[in-house]
Amino acid sequence: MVTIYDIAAKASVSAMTVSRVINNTGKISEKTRAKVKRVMEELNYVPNQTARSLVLQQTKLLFLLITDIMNPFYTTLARGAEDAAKKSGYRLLFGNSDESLEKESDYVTTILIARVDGVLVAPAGDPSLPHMESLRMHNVPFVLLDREVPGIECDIVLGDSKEGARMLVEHLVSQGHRRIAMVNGSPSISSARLRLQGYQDGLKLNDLSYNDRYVYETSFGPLNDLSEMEQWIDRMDPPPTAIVAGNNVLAVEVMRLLRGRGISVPDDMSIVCFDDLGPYSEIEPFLTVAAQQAYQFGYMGMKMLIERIQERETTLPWKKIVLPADLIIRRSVKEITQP
Amino acid sequence: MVTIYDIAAKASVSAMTVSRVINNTGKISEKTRAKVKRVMEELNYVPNQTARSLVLQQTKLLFLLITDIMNPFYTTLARGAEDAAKKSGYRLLFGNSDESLEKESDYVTTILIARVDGVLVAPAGDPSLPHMESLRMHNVPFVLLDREVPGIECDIVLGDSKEGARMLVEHLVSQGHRRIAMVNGSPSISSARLRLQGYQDGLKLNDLSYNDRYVYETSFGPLNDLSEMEQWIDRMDPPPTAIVAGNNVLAVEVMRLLRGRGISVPDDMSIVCFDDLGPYSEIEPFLTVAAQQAYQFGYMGMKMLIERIQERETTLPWKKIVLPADLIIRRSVKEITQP
DNA sequence: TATTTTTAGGTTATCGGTAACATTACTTAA
DNA sequence: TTAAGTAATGTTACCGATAACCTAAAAATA
Repeated sequence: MVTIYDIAAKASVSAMTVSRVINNTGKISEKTRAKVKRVMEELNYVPNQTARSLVLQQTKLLFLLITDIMNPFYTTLARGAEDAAKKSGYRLLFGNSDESLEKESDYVTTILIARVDGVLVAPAGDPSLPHMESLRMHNVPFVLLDREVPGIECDIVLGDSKEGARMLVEHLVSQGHRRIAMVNGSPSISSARLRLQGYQDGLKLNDLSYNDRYVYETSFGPLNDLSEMEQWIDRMDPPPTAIVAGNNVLAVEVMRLLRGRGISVPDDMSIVCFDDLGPYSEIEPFLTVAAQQAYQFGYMGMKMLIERIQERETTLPWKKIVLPADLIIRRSVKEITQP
Repeated sequence: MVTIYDIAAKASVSAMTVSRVINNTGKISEKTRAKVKRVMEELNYVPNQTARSLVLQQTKLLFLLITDIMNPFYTTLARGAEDAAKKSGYRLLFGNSDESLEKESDYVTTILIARVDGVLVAPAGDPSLPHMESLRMHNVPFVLLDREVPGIECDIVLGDSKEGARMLVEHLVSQGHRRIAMVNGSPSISSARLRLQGYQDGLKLNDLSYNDRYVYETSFGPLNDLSEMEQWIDRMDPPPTAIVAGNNVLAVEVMRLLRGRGISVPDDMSIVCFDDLGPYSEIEPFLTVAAQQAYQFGYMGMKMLIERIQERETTLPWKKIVLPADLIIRRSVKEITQP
């Protein structure tokens, strides 16, 4: 491996001079600089970031931990984060916790070992608290995405979940629906709780009563087993005419289940959900959604993180950004006239 | 930051003893081991991977470079790669070249700087050759995925593109189609070339003539501008009854275009393509596809890479794995009876 | 008991860079 | 002409870990 010393020897200068040329620091005569550069090219020199990180005590690596790599909300978010990171000269590592606390815990270890300069996390849920505390204890700056974790103070980018859910319900009501059910993520996730609240608010504002038999709480991730959801659907009597899904993945799961049972959407059941389906809503712009600004989640979160890292010394107040969701009306809701 | 020396001091042993405890090497009395471990826990010690990498000359980091992070083929592949990496105690970084040679070149630099132990690459195309040569020159083991790069010998995992395309054409023919067009990726990409050949083979086997006006070559990535494709569609006279798309993204783009022009699929036009749409084919299992074993691409590629790294000394012969594609028949092809 | 072997642990140098300080060679003003 | 200032470069120590070598004490063997 070519090192700074090989360059130094061949150019008949000291290693320090080479280092100065590489980093454009100190004073170097044009002649020396040219000579060193020529030798570096001749030998195809690439600086060893490992050695540099060791002495500089920074890796210029950031980490993005998401909960579902197949979910276009997160891949879009990842792109935003990546773009913002690159702009500031950081490189970005990804991790995928699959909504699992164990995997999340593994990644926190990885993060500490890799000595990354900062982390962007979509936490698995409230029980992620110890993981965040661990990052805090080890002095790793982090910014939360999409979900709050009660008990920890930090920078955070959130969507307006409550308002978005209310909007979805009100849209359904405007189309004549009165029996509206909800499939949601786990109540141990702050955004799921807020979406439930928004759903309840939407009902109340329209003088519809809330019935917890119409609510099914499961995981936001892909479901292996739909039988529980199936039982829930059967238990609702009278059946709802519409279902609000807490996110895009759940909407897809519900549709998969309904299709299996020969229930057609939107003719027999209307569906709306949080988050868009990325490029695949192009194929058939079907689902009516409360689209969150996924790219902005990543982009703004990353900018906050980098600012936090660069202002390590100063004690900035914690920042909180709340991004609104946009209602995109498509074809998954049927207008019904009162029976 | 807590270092091995802090532990050593507090446990009244040498740093080396601590290192031995951490790595389970050498001989250490149970008493000492327990004492050191206790101090490590007390101080929440996390080993500094940077320092370790410097001396061990390995980072235990691998890199996966894909060309489209929104494409479920690649996210599924990524998952396979991640699983295989984790099993062998490696961590995985991702990069996304967006089918762009410039971004790919950037990532190659990143890869060299980050001193990763090995790389899994889906190259942007034949012109990626210098990038691969650069990796080779710097002694970074790599495995290619999905696309060959003429001029470089290496381990590789490919799909059976020719056979898959032939299958798609034959399926269309079996449904009565005779005028079959193809939208494909750039001919500078090996898999695109093979898919074109497979398409031609499929036609020939059924005594259909090949007409290059029925073939449109563009990028495999998402298209910003559909106007060229639109002109192509208009130029075909008589118009085809079916289109074979070189991958899933192109299929989605074609459908987007057709929808915009009020042409309904499959009633007015049948569509088939390479690669499945991931979880989104659940929502409406619509597209008939030649599904590649995306997960296996990543999993097997990663296993080959790790073997290559671990057998660095031995000169293993280059390996080539070719994975077949499965025809999944859904609803995007209409059976037509001869007019 | 004396000698060899084994066990448990310590010392030192090193990985490839960079910060801080030191030195040399020119300029420039007095 | 000379002291002082500046520009250009070199020296040394260190970041945090580990490999290779070394040593003292205990255990095994003669």
